[in-house]
Amino acid sequence: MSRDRGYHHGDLRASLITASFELLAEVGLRRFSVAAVARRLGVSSAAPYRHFPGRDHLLSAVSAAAAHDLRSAIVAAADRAGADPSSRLASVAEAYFRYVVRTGAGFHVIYAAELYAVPDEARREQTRALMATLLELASAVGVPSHRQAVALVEAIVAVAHGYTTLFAEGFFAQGALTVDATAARAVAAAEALIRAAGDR
Amino acid sequence: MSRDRGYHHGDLRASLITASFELLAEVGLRRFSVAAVARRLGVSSAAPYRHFPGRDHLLSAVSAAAAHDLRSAIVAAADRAGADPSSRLASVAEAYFRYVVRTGAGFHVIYAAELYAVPDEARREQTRALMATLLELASAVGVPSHRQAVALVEAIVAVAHGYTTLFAEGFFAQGALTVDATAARAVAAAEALIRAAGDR
DNA sequence: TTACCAAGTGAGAGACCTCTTACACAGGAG
DNA sequence: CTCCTGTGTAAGAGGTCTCTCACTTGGTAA
Repeated sequence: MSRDRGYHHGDLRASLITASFELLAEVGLRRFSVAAVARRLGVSSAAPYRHFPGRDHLLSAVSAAAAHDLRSAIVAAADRAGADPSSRLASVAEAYFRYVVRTGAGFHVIYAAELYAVPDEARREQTRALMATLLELASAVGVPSHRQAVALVEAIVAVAHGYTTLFAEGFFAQGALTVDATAARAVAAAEALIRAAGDR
Repeated sequence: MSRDRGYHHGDLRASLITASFELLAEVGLRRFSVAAVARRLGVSSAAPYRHFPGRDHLLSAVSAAAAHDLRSAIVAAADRAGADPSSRLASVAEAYFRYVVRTGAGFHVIYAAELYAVPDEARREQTRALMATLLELASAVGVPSHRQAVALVEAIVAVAHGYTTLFAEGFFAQGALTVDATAARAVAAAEALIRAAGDR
């Protein structure tokens, strides 16, 4: 991390992951490349391959880090939301939206289909923990069965992800909606889904 | 379209668009390339450039076609859904989901941010018509204001798109949910959002 | 001090892409 | 019949990417 680094970087592995987040936020998954990350860090394009066997393995590590950070953001948001289980669960939508707008690393990165081929225990563990946290928040609102808690999580994640994508792609009349306004919409939609799961 | 085509293809422009749909459905936007579309049609990689100035213009034409087809699918689904305005609007979620699963061309293609740089009146017209149709369906459920109809459309599109992405990326426990089951979930979520917009 | 090893480097192979250029062909208008 | 125009081709320039290979560097341990 030192500006006057010598021949050795010091902690390239971690730097690759954080630089990958920056790149994702700026250009999206579509234009993400290992070479660009290396350029950004001022190392040779071969350097990343000392730490990751290939592009997908780097992305898998990013996925694991994103799952971890997102989980933290969700836990923090839930705690800010107070004690009411519905508010806590609804806050997931806002946390997700803000996290992805900031980092570009949403469920399309965390659960990217192409990463399923990469064996990565760390990633699996982080996604498992993330899902467990979501399920916990959903169960707390008092749905009768585990299956319904899962379905509720999926619904909330879907709506949060949907608002996030539409925001990013400029669907909302070319930026007529601010980040805050869109976050509020996402939360309102999540609340509606939670209420619907309750009345049944 | 004739198998034994001679030197000239016949209707390459239209074929490029339909072949692009196939490619999108198979490999996704990330791996879409003009060269691959040309290969698929058995023409040289230069041929598409007789009809489109560049990759983005071809994608813009695909976007226009997708907006048109999606609108047709939505209208058809609404008519199948009967006369109840809420059912008609909710059917949008199912139509969207099924259309994108089938074609790979969803709002992330139709409203892709990178296409905003391409001047394409046909595309603008198709997206306008699509949005108008959606707004009509939303207005019919009796929301008090235009603004709220817009917000309701956005919410339904968001949830439909969210379910679609999660389904495509394998978020639902590696395919534990079928297409039909997921479509049903999307419709149920849309119904919840419509009900929430009504109680207010 | 030496010798080792993890983690860099530069060069480049091989693949693929977008897009350009010069040329070839076919069908229709004159 | 001839020429024009539209639409195809072959070839390739110029770019980027992933990943490999032989080599270098500098900190650590014997």
